[in-house]
Order: sequence, then structure tokens, then C-alpha cells
Amino acid sequence: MGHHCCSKQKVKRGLWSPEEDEKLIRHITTHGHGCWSSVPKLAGLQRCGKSCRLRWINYLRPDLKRGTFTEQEERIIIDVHRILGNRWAQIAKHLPGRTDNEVKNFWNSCIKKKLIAQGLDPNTHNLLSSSNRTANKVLPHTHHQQNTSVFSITTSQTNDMKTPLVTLVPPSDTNSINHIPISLHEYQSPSFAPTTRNQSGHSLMEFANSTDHLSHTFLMLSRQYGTKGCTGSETDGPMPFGTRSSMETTTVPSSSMNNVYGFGCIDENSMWGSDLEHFDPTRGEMVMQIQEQQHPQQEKGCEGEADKVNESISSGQNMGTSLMESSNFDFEFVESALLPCGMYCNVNPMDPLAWDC
DNA sequence: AAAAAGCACAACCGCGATCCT
DNA sequence: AAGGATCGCGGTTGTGCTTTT
Repeated sequence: MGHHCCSKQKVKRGLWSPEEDEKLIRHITTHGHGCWSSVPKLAGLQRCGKSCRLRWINYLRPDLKRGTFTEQEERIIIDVHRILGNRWAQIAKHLPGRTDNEVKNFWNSCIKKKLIAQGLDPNTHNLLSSSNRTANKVLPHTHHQQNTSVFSITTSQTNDMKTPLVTLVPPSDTNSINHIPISLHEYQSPSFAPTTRNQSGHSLMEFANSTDHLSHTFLMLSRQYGTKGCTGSETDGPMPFGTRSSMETTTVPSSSMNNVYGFGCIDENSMWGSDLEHFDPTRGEMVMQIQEQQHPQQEKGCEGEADKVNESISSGQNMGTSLMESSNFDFEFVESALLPCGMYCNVNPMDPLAWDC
């Protein structure tokens, strides 16, 4: 049985021979692919157009990197997967020269197992059962692990107190930081603004302190990127910061981090439990190396409102879900914020094969 | 040495989105 | 506006190589 697009033709299936590859390469490099359904005929191949397209995109394209994934690439995949879930094509866009298929295979064959070995659920990036966590804690590298996430984040307050800037910083290259200002106003698009307001009509963004702003930003990135089936519970979706539902927790000492993948594996007791009470905010160390410029007055003034929000959340209001379901927020916004800045290095924004889709 | 199991990766399939007529 | 063609994506299967028994 062939594809519906070529069911009338007699097509070859299975592995491609070097001769077939050569024909396809020669045709596309001289004529371009144009309409894929016409490629097999024009190139003299007994294949369907869909198969030709796949072969070209996944294997023959000249800009493909091939070879084993680097540690940096691995971290990028994990970090982006935390936000996007199984959106392999989107993840692959962050890895020039890599295809979605390649990323997907690497994830399934390698990363998934590593995460499980670390006691992490590869789907949610949250911790697995408590027994796994206990085992994980005794690993030699569990404490004082350097945050190796590709992201570092700083926030700063603009004149407009409602608009802290979130800056994503590539690791270990502080001389060439590409600051990515993400105005939280960007997220307050009319399409989802109503769902971010509490009963008193205040936008959550407006009364959160800047730490909470940041938490919310990534909560929203997580939500708005549309993790399938994300309901806001701690096991349901990739959640940056390990944020359980909203602002209830945003600060975590880096010493509570315990895996090589940066901010994924977090001691849950530290994350959600009493350890938070002992966290020294002056260290400014958070899951993603957050440094903040706090405004004490504003922060104090926000507490009451924040409590209201927590109250509404704890009373069963699932903000994440409501955002997911009601928002038309375009997650491509995030792409546009991240990609042109070359935050993952080696990115050529002009490369149509790398970035066009 | 041979069979079985495990693994990585290439390729296929089905479906939704988009384009075109 | 409707319907068919095409594209692009994610999940799944197939294939061949390596390791284990």
C-alpha cells in the first residue's frame, strides 16, 4: 500500500540505495524540489514524493550536521523539551543542522533513559516516585551541582514597574550576552488577559512581585506552548522552574538541584516544602540563576494581592488550564524572541533551511 | 558459534493544516 | 465556500548492527 498521494504509482519502499540518493540530490540541486509529488517522476525515481521529501529533509540536505549530539545540544533538547514537550520540529529549530527525526530518535533512545535514571519523568521533567528521589539524593553529584542549563535568566525592572525585563543569557559566554527583553506586557494580550485576572479584576501580572513575574512568565511559556493534556498538576506537563501551579514557589537554592541537566531535577522537599523558609534571598540563586533587582516597597505591597491569587488557585482555580484553553496566544512569539538572538550559538538567522518552516 | 535480545536510526503512516482551484 | 492536493508533523514500525546468553 502506497501513500494516498502516490497510490496509483508503483513505488519502491524501504531503504534508499546510493543510486537513488544520487538521483535525488542531482535533481534537487539543479532544479529544486518544487512540488514534491512531481519530484520522483522528474528525478527518475520509483518513489513517492513524500518519501523523497523525507529522504531529502532527514538525510540528504547538505546542511545537516550528522554525528553524535554534543552535550550542549543535549542540554538544549532537554531544556526546550521541558517547555515544548514532544514538538520535535520546534525543538529541532533550536539545533541547526539537526532534524526533528534525529532529535526525536535521540530523545527516545538516549535522553529518555538518562532522565529516568536521574529519577525524572521524561514527559513532565518532574520527579518520579519518592523512592526514586531517595535513590537520586545519594548520588555523588547531587549536591552543589552546577547549573548547566543553557538558560541563565536575569530580570530587571524598567521604569514601568509592571514591565520587568527577563533576560535569557547563553551559558559561559558573558561577554557576548544577547539580552532578550521579554516585556510581560507582551503576554498580556487581550486574548488571554481575562484569564489572568483574579476576582477583583487585577491582572496577576500586575501585582506579582518580580520573582513572581518571572515564574509567571515561564509558567505561561510552558502553558502557551501548549503542552498536550497539561492541566497544571505537578505531573502533567513540562514546567520550567518546576512551578507547580503558579506563584506559590519561585525561589529555590541551587544546592537543591541535583542533576546534570540544570534545573530539571529538584529536590521536591526543597522545592515545595519547608526548605523554602530557609532560603536566603540575598543569594539570588534560583533554579535558573535568577538575579533580581527587587523593589522592597513594591514587593511588600504586592504580598496581599499575591495571597489572594494563591487563594484563588488553591481553591481549585486552575490558571494554567484556563490559559491553555482560552488563550490564542501565539507561541511563535517565544520563537521570535529566542531565535534571532542566536542564543544557542552557531545559529545563522538567515539560513532558510534552519529556520524556515 | 549461533540464537536471542537490545539498540540506534531510517523510513513509513496517518492526520491535521494549508494551499490551490 | 467547498473539495481535492499537498505539506508538515509526531507517532510508530522496520531494519540492520551489536551485544549478550
